[in-house]
Amino acid sequence: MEEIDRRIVALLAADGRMSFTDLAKETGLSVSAVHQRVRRLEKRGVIKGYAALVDFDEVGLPLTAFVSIKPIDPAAADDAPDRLRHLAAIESCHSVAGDESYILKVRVGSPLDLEELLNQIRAAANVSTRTTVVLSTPFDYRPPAV
Amino acid sequence: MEEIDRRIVALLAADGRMSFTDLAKETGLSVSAVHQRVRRLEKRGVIKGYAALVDFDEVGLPLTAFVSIKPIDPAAADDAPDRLRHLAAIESCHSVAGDESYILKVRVGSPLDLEELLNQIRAAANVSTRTTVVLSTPFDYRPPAV
DNA sequence: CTTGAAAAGAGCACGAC
DNA sequence: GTCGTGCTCTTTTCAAG
Repeated sequence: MEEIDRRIVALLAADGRMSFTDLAKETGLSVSAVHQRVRRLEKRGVIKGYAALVDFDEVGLPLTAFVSIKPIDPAAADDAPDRLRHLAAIESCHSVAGDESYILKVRVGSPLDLEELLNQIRAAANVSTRTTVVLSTPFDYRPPAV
Repeated sequence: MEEIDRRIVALLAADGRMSFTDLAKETGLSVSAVHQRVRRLEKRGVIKGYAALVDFDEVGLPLTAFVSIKPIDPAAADDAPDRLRHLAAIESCHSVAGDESYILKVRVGSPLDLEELLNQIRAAANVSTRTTVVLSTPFDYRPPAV
């Protein structure tokens, strides 16, 4: 991918609502040239979508945790992501190298909600869990330096 | 926060570029009412910003890892986040309960870049690191179910 | 990639509730 | 205080070169 596309991606990663007019100014291209490039980046999947960044404390989800999971039965088929996708409290699911098989990032409203979620995770995917509670997050969702 | 604001936040979390017109249709409000609510949500910090979601494989950052850090000198002042913020490869920094003090999520181009980054982290914050490499991510950045 | 025009949306003032 | 109307200006989209 070339220089101008990288610039566009970086700008939109930092401000997902930047207008095409501003993108054009920043890149020195015409508005419609920028427009075409953005559409192409979206179509190619370089830009997968746009999101508002939400303050989770303000929307009733003040408790974040990382949940590492390990299958109870190592011989069973590993379809944990499909079994967990319906749980909306799980923000992300990463397959990882190491002792455990996946790391999940979850958002809940209270310790009680976390307890219930962990039970749901264990039941849905037949896994054991190890949970690391987030106390505070100095920074998060920083845009990539493309 | 009340029902309609929650809807607006959820809609924008799922599609950060949704127009005010569409938000108005979805919420049953007028365009200007939606407009005012969004501006208020932004001002109050409920909506912290907007971002394009980028495919990191496509922009030369195919390697993701979680790096847990622990101070070498437990008596030293804990200003790790401030010492690490300048490293653009660190996407997020969470203070956590448990054996280690912070969990970082990092994005780099190659194993060699990861090695260099870990050295920079250790040097900048005087910490030991434990790294868990991400092999694949079944899902990520899912919008909160506000 | 650019230009230029049409369509759609954003921003703002004002009045109604 | 919140919400809706109507106006203007900006942004987005599309077609042609």
